[in-house]
Amino acid sequence: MNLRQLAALLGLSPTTVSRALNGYPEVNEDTRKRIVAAARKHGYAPDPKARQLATGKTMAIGHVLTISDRHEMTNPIFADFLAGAGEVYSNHGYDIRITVVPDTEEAEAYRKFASQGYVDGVVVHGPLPHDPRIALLNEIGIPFVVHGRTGTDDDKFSWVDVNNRKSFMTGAEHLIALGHHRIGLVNGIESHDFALRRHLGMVQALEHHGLTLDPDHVVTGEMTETSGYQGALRMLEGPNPPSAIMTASILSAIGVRRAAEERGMVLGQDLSLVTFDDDLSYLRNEGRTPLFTSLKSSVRDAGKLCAEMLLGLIAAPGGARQTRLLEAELVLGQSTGPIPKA
Amino acid sequence: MNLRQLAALLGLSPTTVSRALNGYPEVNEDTRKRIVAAARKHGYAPDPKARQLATGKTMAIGHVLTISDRHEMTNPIFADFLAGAGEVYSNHGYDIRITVVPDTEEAEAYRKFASQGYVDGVVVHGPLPHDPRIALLNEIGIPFVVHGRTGTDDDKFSWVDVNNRKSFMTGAEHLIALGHHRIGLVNGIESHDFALRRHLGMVQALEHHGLTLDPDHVVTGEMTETSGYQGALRMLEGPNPPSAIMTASILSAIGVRRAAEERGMVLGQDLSLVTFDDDLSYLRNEGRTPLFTSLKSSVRDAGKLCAEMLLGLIAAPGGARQTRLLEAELVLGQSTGPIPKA
DNA sequence: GATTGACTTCAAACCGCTTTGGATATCGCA
DNA sequence: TGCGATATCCAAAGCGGTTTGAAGTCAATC
Repeated sequence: MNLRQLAALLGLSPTTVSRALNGYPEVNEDTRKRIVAAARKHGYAPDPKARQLATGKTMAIGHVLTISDRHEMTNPIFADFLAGAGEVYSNHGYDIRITVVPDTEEAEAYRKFASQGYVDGVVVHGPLPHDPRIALLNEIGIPFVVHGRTGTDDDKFSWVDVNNRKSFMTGAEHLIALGHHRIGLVNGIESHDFALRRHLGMVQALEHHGLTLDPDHVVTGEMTETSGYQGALRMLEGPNPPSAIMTASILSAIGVRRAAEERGMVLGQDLSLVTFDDDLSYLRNEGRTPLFTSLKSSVRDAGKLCAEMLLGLIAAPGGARQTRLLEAELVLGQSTGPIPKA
Repeated sequence: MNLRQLAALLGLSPTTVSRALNGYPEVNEDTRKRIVAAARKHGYAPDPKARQLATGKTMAIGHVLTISDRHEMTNPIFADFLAGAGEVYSNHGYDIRITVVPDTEEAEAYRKFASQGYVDGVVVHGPLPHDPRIALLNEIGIPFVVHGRTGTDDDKFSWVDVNNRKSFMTGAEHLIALGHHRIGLVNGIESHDFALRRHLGMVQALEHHGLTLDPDHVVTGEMTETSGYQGALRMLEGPNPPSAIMTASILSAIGVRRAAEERGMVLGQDLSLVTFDDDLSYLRNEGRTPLFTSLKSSVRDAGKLCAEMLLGLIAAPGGARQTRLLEAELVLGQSTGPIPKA
């Protein structure tokens, strides 16, 4: 059943029926009721394809999911971010449109996706320093929000980010206050802005107390259990092992825990650990005293904020750039304690 | 730049230009080259919104992501599944359209999504026994593939599933061969078909050897580290603790591992563990001798197979129902060993 | 009684592409 | 030379909505 048929059935013009259903004022209330009733009765709903063409809006937000043939890693926070963002989209009648591409073709995917009218707005994930996607999207002129920052062009786009630098500073301060002087870092891949900032925050906290970050105590890589395990093992087996470690994700933290226990060390006693916690739904660090002391900031909430910001930009084209810096919360868990007596 | 403008520019009709670009035969090769060159030069690409209306196809596959206000859990395999499916979609020019809804409104979301022409096909995740979505989608008549089975209507739809029953049978057989008689189960939520089948497979293997599954040695719940930890703790602290445990996910296995180590037990020596492994990209159980003995079946591959099947159904409407049962591979790791001498 | 203006409704254009059903020109062959 | 077949191209009709501009009705105003 299409609009024309419904209109004919009611003895009205398509114009009036369309207006009635879309809530325009120039239609008699009795007529509107009659139309709405008939639409419900016959299960009429406007065809989104036709509506999209007529209005020019797709009612979809674009996300690009990259896959890499090198490490076959999909972004572990993707699903939680989508759940948060999607909830907001839904409440405003929007859906998510995702295109999956090899990371080598990402720019092309954005170009096609954004410039050809597949979506009304775009979210950029995992920004790099000097990220070419920013300039591309600005040139295309489509509304977009970046989850994270680039460190270089942060004044040229709207973004939502967690204060990575400060959170790792806070974590390091906490460890220093417990007496730790040698602290290791199991970081993410440092071509990503967030990893650089975390590294920086840690260095700043140490320097503030006249301490340094031993290059041998820094490991970077994908944030997996394995990398946490191997990184911790390398540090702990080294000549001058750290008494505390900071990790960039719960998974890395779990790996560090395994390395520690394999060596007979108990977290919070023989080795302290502070981790960043994205509060992923399938990886909750919860309980009265959580397993890990962490800096927590919900990715799902970040998704919600990104979505709200983006919908705002779409609703008010030409509006001002927006930014939002979230602070992670220090949550004390079982994995930190005073430095063990030598 | 739209089709009409490009046609005018070339002194041709829109018909000819459209046909040339879409590869139809009734256009002179020289003309086609001229058109293609002009299109490239002016950066012309057909508007997907218009094309969708004209062809009736959206070139998008629908996935519904549910969020639950009760446990706030998003499906942990969702991202990996999407990465696999999306890769196949991309190769055929399709995208993914996702709608996020509370699990209480899932049926309505499918109805709107599928019947109103938002997508050309749908994938159903996490089927339940007597899943109402099946009948709904069959009634609507949209092509769809289920990732998993319902256990009741499996002859009424196309599906891709892993042989959950057999994989847990294999795992239990492996443990029994090592001498284990008391084996525990940390399962997923048993309102899901896959969890029921896993439970069943384990019971069948035990019965085949005259053994039984102690109800006190069965724990069900969401497949998280915490639930694995708590489940294992409960069993190990019980009156008649198992010498081996099977878990439904790597995360649960990690939890079991923690419980064991807290009690001074070493996996593979004091306690054996076999887990199901979805081979999630951020949770790899790898290495020469992986941490856990597992039954491995890649969710990403399942996504690819689902996508191929669905695109096949879309390409050949009215074609036969298709099914695909995958076998999980037993991978020996460090977490299993002969039953310890009493 | 004519004019004004608010209230309703509608015909038709439009969004930009695909596709049907010719039309025209060319060609092979009897 | 004539005629059907072939190759090439086009006008126009969709696809199913939204939106513009106009028109008709009716009560209030002068």
